[in-house]
Amino acid sequence: MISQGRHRRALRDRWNVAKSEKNAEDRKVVMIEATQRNGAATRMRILMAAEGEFADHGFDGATVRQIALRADIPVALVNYHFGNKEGLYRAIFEMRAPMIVDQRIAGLRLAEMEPDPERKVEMIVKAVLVPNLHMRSTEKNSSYARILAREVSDPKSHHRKVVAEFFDPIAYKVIEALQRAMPDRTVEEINWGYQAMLGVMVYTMADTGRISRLSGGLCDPEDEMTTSRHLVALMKAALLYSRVS
Amino acid sequence: MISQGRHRRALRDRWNVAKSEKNAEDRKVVMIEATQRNGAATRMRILMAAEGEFADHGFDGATVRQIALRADIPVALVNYHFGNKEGLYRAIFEMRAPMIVDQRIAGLRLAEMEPDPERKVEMIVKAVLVPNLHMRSTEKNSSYARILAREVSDPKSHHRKVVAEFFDPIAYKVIEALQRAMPDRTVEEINWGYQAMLGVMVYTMADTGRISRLSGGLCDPEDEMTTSRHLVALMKAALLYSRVS
DNA sequence: AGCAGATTTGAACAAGTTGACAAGATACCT
DNA sequence: AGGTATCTTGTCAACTTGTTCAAATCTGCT
Repeated sequence: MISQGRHRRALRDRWNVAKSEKNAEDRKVVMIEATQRNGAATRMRILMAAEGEFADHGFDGATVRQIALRADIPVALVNYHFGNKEGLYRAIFEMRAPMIVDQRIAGLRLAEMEPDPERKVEMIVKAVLVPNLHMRSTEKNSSYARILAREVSDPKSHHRKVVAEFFDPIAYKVIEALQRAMPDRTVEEINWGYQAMLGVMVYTMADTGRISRLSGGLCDPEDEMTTSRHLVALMKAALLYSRVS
Repeated sequence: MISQGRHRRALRDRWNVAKSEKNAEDRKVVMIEATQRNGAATRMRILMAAEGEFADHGFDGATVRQIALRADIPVALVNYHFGNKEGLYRAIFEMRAPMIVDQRIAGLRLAEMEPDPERKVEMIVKAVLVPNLHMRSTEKNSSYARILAREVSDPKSHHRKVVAEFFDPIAYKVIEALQRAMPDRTVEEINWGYQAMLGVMVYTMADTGRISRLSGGLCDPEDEMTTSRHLVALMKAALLYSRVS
């Protein structure tokens, strides 16, 4: 009871020291997955397992024990490497978010160079949708896509901060790009258009089989190419040809 | 251990008897919220509290104790009235789903009578979106909207089967209506269009403030009228004017 | 009034949860 | 080779979880 606070602080300190100790860390990264005993390697094993469990059961549904079991390591290692359950959760975003954000920024840069307005809008739509849909269909990252989908419908404070922290900046960039591409539209129209795009994307990424079931197997989110073509076409039309009555 | 099965059956039987005992039930409904001791009234109190808790924390995140606390009743009453946690969860859908489904069916009937193809599509879109968006903006039902959003991104819901049971039938009706309204489109196009519509709807319903934040307060899902106009316009354009490359 | 059944209550249970720790094992540097 | 910091391990205690129980209380009917 009395010592709980002290113990927690001690652990947190040890952990932070380990994190900031860049020298040792970097040295080990080069030999990742080499020896049996390697902090960076087990860290990654835990992250992968956690990603799967969080995707399948949500933050509250997933248990640290199940994650440890899946990673085939003792439970205590999770707490050693990530402090606590929430630290582990954030670590997943710190690992994955840059991947998506960088791809989107690259896509936006390409779109900026396109002179034709219609093509430009199409390229912006692609810049937003394609990176995520690709991730969805990739075996290893499909779990992260489902975690992301859960986030948007979760009002919990610590969860919300994660989304805001990692994805709000790129969101503003996309909205600005849309405004430049369609200067005749009101700011409301642009914003609702962006939200619609996000909604379609998240819904597709999070799908757990309903799309395929309802379409009699005709539509399959796993089929990245076909999914992208249909969704891009839909959202391009929505952005370009919608008129608010 | 040994008696667990028998006890559970006994409880379930008692519960079913209480449910089918329409005479007693009906008599009590008239005096709902009247006396301190009233099965139907406490049932409703628990349902309301549960709706809020499930919306805020998800199925796993919500605890029966917190629900009981919110409803200001002892914990055991939850299990008495609904059998178990999942029974309580399903009861929420049994209460809310018919409301939505009926409104959609009515909307589809109206659309079916419209001769102009473009207007027909618009009316189908409205039949799908408006009932849910209206529910979202109603104070009392806003929690249910978030529960619904969680459910579609939760693979465990597959196990709970509640979405399929309550909403697949009406989904098929909508898809068929779209097919009749746009006979030149492929089945894939129709299906992806429907999924996009659902995605936009669910995303907007589940929103926890991000839409307003990103738009600088300009777009507000609480404003049912404006939200509907924008989303309907977007999805109408998406369905009517999209061309897969 | 009195009975029977429905409802409520507080307490308890078993299973499973997180986070903690001390002791052991390993790798790296001087 | 020895010291030091990093990493691993098995085990533990404190706490929550969903669910159940037996007894108390109320309601409507005969």
